[in-house]
Amino acid sequence: MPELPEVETIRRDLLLGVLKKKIVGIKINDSKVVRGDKKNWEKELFGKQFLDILRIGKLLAFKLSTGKYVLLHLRMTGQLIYKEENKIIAGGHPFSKKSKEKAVGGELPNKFTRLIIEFSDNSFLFFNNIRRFAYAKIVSEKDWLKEKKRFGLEPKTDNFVFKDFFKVINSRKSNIKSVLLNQSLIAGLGNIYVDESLFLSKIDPRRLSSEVSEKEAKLLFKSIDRVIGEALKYRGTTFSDYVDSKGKRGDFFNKLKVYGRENQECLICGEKIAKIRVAGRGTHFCSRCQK
DNA sequence: AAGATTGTTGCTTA
DNA sequence: TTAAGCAACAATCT
Repeated sequence: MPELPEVETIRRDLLLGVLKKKIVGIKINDSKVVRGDKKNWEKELFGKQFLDILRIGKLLAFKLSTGKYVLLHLRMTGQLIYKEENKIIAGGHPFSKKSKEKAVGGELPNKFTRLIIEFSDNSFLFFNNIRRFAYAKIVSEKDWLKEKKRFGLEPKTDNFVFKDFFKVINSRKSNIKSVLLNQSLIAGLGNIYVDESLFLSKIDPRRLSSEVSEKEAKLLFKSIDRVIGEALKYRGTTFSDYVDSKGKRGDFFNKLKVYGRENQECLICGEKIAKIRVAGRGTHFCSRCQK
């Protein structure tokens, strides 16, 4: 699942590829995922350039030379893949209709490709997604700024300070996992990094947030910073469908300490890692280490 | 073949 | 008003 480190990895890579290149083609295959009408996408993008790529939480914002923004969210199964050149698209139908195709690896476009942006140097940006929860839409600068405001404290930015973090943790009367997943409180964490952060800080995911002590919260704060930092270093985690802008998997998968390790031994104490449901999500933790 | 999977929204309830 | 909790969404895999 693309969370902060995965989306940021994609952002950094795309900055090196697509910036200031003239857009010479737009192809749309799914109006649910690529919102708004096709004519408008043509009008807003054709002949224009991306001047910057920004991110808040898991949301990407491509700044157009016109001042408008393309907002793009990958949700669970979205992919953004950039290809320097692509033979297939040059002729024939751009969208594949093959029934059996892998979501990771293989030629592009595939049957999960919903949007293709072509640049003047014969490079292409493919927006793929399997379960069609992802979206892309064009908004004004004002609407982008409005969207930004809905996000809470973000790890690895100046606003991620302990005082504010503890205020959030201390004021909420639901389990700590729900609080960490809530994008309007803490931005960018998803199921994987919440489980990992709680494991590192030895906190049971079911604990009431407001009853987490200041000392525990301090450790949690540090753990989030550490996990996100490491995951960025390893270019994210691939559990099922995530790939970076080059179609490559994330290496943090091999560094996971609890997520996806149910029934395996805890790396600290040897206890069997449990998998339960918390906040409606599959939750991995060590019942001996995490109290 | 029914059930699990997950990020976010939007509904219901308190 | 605000917050908490949960169903719904879509497609695939087990």
